[in-house]
Amino acid sequence: MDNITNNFITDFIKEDLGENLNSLITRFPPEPNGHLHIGHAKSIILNGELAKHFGGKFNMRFDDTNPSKESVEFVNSILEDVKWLGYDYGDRLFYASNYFETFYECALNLINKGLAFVCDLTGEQVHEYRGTFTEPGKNSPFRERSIEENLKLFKEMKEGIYKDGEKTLRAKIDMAHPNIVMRDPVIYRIAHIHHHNTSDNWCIYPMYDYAHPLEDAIENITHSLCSLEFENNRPLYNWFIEHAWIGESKPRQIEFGKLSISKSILGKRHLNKLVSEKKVQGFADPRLLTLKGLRSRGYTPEIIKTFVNEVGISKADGTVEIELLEHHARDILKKETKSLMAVLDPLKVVITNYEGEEELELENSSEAELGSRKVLFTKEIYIEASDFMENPPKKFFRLAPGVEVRLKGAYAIVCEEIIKDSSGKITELRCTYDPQTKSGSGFNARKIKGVLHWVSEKYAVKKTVNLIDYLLNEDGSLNENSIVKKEALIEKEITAEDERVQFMRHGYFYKNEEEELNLIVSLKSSFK
RNA sequence: AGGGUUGUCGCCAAGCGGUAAGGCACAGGGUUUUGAUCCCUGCAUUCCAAGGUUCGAAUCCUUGCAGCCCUGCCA
Repeated sequence: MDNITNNFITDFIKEDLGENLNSLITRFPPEPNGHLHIGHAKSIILNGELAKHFGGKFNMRFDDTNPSKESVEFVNSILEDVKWLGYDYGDRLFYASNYFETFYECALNLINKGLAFVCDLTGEQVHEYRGTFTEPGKNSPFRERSIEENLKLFKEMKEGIYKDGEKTLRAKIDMAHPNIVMRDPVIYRIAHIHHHNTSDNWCIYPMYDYAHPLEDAIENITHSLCSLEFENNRPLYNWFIEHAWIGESKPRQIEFGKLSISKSILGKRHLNKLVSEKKVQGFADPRLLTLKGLRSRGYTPEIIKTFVNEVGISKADGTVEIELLEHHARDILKKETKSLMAVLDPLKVVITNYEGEEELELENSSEAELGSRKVLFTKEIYIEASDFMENPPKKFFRLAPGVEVRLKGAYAIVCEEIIKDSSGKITELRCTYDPQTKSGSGFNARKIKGVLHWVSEKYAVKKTVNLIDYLLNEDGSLNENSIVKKEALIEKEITAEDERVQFMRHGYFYKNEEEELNLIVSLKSSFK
C-alpha cells in the first residue's frame, strides 16, 4: 500500500500533525442514496489505509442530511460492502443526522453573530439574485433582518409552521464574491419529510456545505478527504469552521482526483439508468464495477485494494484503463487458484487405437504449490473446436491433419481423419495416439509443440458458464454481447472449496450463487 | 468580475534546482506438458508552448494555450 500511504496527502498530514501522527482521524462519508462502486472503494481504501498506517482512526459516517433521497436499505447495503472490502469500522459508525441538534445550535450561533439570516426568496428568486460567473449577485431584501427577528423566524421554521420552500436560512457572506459558492449560501431548507433515522423530529434539514464541515469537526476528523469537485467549496468549509463551529477542532479538507475506468460505467445516474432500463440485471450484475457486481463476478477485496494502490492518488483527473484492473485480478488469482481443463466449444475426438480407460495425474497449478488431482482418460474425448484447423496458418501450434499435439497430462495424438456432416461442418476427428509419449514418462524423442486441454466424454461434467466482456465498446456504446451464456464441459465437478478456478487457456472463473460460473477475467492466451 | 484547479510516454504515476522511477499496454527474445506464468530486452535526449533566471530547470519567474469543476432550497 505504498502509493496510498505516500503521496501529496500524506505530505500534508505529516506537515499538520508532526509528531502526533496517530492523532489522525479520517472518515468515509457516503450519502445513503445508492450503491457503492469501485470509485468509492478508492475513497474507503485511502481513508482506511491512511488511518491504519499512521495509527489513527477511521470513521464510517453516513452523510444523511437529505431524507428525500435516502433509505435504510442503502445504509445496510453500504455497510455490508465496506465490511466486505475489509474495513471494519468497529464501533466508529456515525450518522450526520445524529448531529442535527448541534447543527441547530451552530446555526443559532451564526444568527447571533449576525452571520445568517432567514430569507423568504423563492428558489427561483435565489437563483436570479445569485448573479452569474461574470456578474456579481445582489443582496436578498431579507438580508438585513434583525438578529431577534432571525432567531424568531428560524425557530418557527424548526417548529414547522412554514411550508416546504417557504423560507430558508442563509449564511451572510458576500453576494459579490467571485466564488459563487460564497454568495450567501442556503444552509437550511424546510422539508416535511420522514427521515430514516430521525423520523419526523425535524422539518428543517442542513445543506451539505454547512453540515459537512461541522460533521467533521464534531468527530474530530483531522483530514477530510473528498473529490476534486469540492475544491470550490473549501473556502465555505473553512468559513463554517471559523464562524459557526462552537468547538475547538479544525478539520482540513483535501481534495483528490476520483477514479474513472475505461469501458465501464461508474456514475450513479448512469448506473441507475442501466438498471431501470434493464440493460443489466441489477446493481449486483457481474458486468458492473459496483462492489456488489465485482463480488458477484468473483473479484476479491485484495484485487481491488491492490489495483487502487497501483493507480495512486493525485489531483490530475484521468481514466485508468480497465486492463490494469484485469492485470491485478490475474496476478492475484494465479497464486491461489487451481487450474482445470474445460472445453467451451466441444469437438469430439475418437482415439482409434486406444481402448479402456486410465487414471492420470495432473498438477493443479503450474504457478503455485496446489497439489495434484486424478483425471480419467478414455477413447472418446472432446477438445476445443478452435484447437483444430483443417488448413492451418503457419504459426498455428495446435491440431491439424497429420500434425502431432500433446493432450495435456496424457498422450500425443495425430489427426488421421476428419468427419463432416452433409453441410461440410466438422463433427468429429479420428486420431491415433502413441503409448510411449505418456505424460511423465520422460519421452523426448520428438519435440511436440502444441498442448491441448481436453475432457473425457464419459466423465465430463456440464456446467453453465457466463462469459463476461466489457460493458462498453471502445467508442463508449453499450456492448450488446457483454455477457454470453455457454454450456461448458469440465473435467470434474467444481467443489465448494474451489469457488474460483482457472480454465486452461480461457480464464479465471467464479462459482456464483446460481451455481453457474462467471468469468472473472480471461487469460491472455484466450481467443474470443 | 469571473473564480478554482490540472497539464511528465497510448493509460495511470514518481519527481519538490543537480541532468526523466515504477506499473499497465505494446514490441522483440529465452524457458515452458496452459500461445498462460516466469525470465531477459526495448519503449519520453524530454516534461502543454514560448520566453526568462541559473554553471545547471520537468522543477523558479513571465506570458500564452488546453482540459476539468463551479450560477441545486443535491451531495
